[in-house]
Amino acid sequence: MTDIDTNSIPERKRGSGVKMVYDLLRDEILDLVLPPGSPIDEVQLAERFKMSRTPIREALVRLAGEGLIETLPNRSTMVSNIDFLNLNTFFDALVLMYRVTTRLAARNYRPEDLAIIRGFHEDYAAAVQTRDALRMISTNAAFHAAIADAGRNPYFTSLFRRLLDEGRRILRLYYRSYDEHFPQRFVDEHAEILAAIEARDIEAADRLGKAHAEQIVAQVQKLFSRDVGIDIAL
Amino acid sequence: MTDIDTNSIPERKRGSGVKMVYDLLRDEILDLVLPPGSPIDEVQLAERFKMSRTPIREALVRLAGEGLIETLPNRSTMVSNIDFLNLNTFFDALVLMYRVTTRLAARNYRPEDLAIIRGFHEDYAAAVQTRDALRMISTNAAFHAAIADAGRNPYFTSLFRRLLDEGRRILRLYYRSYDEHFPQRFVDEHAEILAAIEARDIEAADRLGKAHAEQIVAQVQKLFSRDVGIDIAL
DNA sequence: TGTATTTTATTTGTCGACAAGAAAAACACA
DNA sequence: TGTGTTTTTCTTGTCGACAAATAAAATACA
Repeated sequence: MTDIDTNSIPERKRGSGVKMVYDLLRDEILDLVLPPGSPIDEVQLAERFKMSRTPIREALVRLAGEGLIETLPNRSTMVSNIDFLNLNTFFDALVLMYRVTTRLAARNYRPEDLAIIRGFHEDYAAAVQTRDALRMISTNAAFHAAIADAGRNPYFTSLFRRLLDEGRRILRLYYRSYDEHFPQRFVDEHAEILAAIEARDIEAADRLGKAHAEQIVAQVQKLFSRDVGIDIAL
Repeated sequence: MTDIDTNSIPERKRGSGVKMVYDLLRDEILDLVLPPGSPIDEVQLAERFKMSRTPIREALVRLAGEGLIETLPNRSTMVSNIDFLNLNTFFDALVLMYRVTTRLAARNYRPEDLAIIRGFHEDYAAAVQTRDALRMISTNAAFHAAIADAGRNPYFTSLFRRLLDEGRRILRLYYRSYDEHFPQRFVDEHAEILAAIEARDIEAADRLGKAHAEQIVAQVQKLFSRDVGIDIAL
């Protein structure tokens, strides 16, 4: 009874390994700690997490299902590339989903949703003030994901989450070294969107969501056209 | 050299097992051979396909990623339920994706896409004529998926495919025993949509896609309201 | 030196076995 | 007979090992 855990740290609960590996790899991919093209080695991960290859493999299958990694049969597996040549399809989908989710949130939100959204809004504002780029990116995504959740359409939400994930990678690419003016303007726009939702003004929410999305797209395109060589670098 | 495969059938190629199990289970789920709530037993599947549990498990993880099955930790795993209480969120997403994909197809299709779309169109027409309900359902989905492919936006396409999958299950529920009038009207509408796409008439494609989607939604809702007890049955 | 072929090495895909967790069954006790 | 506890059973999650497939290295040959 007394000598539980005599000499071992490895006490890890049963189903937790997969989720741990999945979450960590996902974050590392989205924050570009693992840039596109990075090789993913199963045995290396197994050693790093001190577990068998089986749970590692399951986490990788999930990541592959979301398109975050790519698997060549019988050969290597690596972090998915960012498709710069088809960025417009990404922007098209992003703008539409911004509109739809904001619109639905204005129609369907419940009181308890507002607190959550407002929380991320404040996190984002704080990140802008302290010029913490990584935090700006992730809290911005969390803010909009929370809005989508309030809209209560899981089909839209899941696509939107995937787009926000990809957006995190793209933004991270630009806000890496130069701490760009991730402008105060975005904070204000977030506040406007939040107000429109709270007022259940569906049309205004739609309009503001669209404008906000196009703002972001325009800025990314501006940054992108500035250094065109970046697609070669990856 | 001569005695390859002396006595064995089990010659199965290396990476093929997972895909085989995945494809088959997916079809059985979408055709309601495995109705919602059916238990999925790993060892049973392993025996059935004469392979280890490992590849079975990988196929199940993929299916779970697409929401087709649900896994209770440390306990059973079963075919996902159809959420009848939130059918409207499904219809919302479906109508929007019909519109978007048809619109994009009109804008972005290439000549070779038309042949593919037309092929499924004819398959569908043939299925309607022979009153083959199962075939109607699957070729209808294939027709619209082909249109989405021609639109060349993988984000929209992947969501739309998921919606069409779920649609297959819902339609299968109604066109099961009674060979309903899956009307000729749908064939005509398909032809109109195809013509609008070919003419690159984006607005017409959008309008026809929307009308077609709402037709289908209306019919499903009519069938659904007719037998309201069906949600209890599942 | 350059090319084709064989050998080695590395990584993935699959297997059988075992242990943990939860449900079901058996049991004890009133 | 009814309720709480223990035992059993069944399924999943994890492991270590092996075999297939491919890439890389080494070798043979011109």
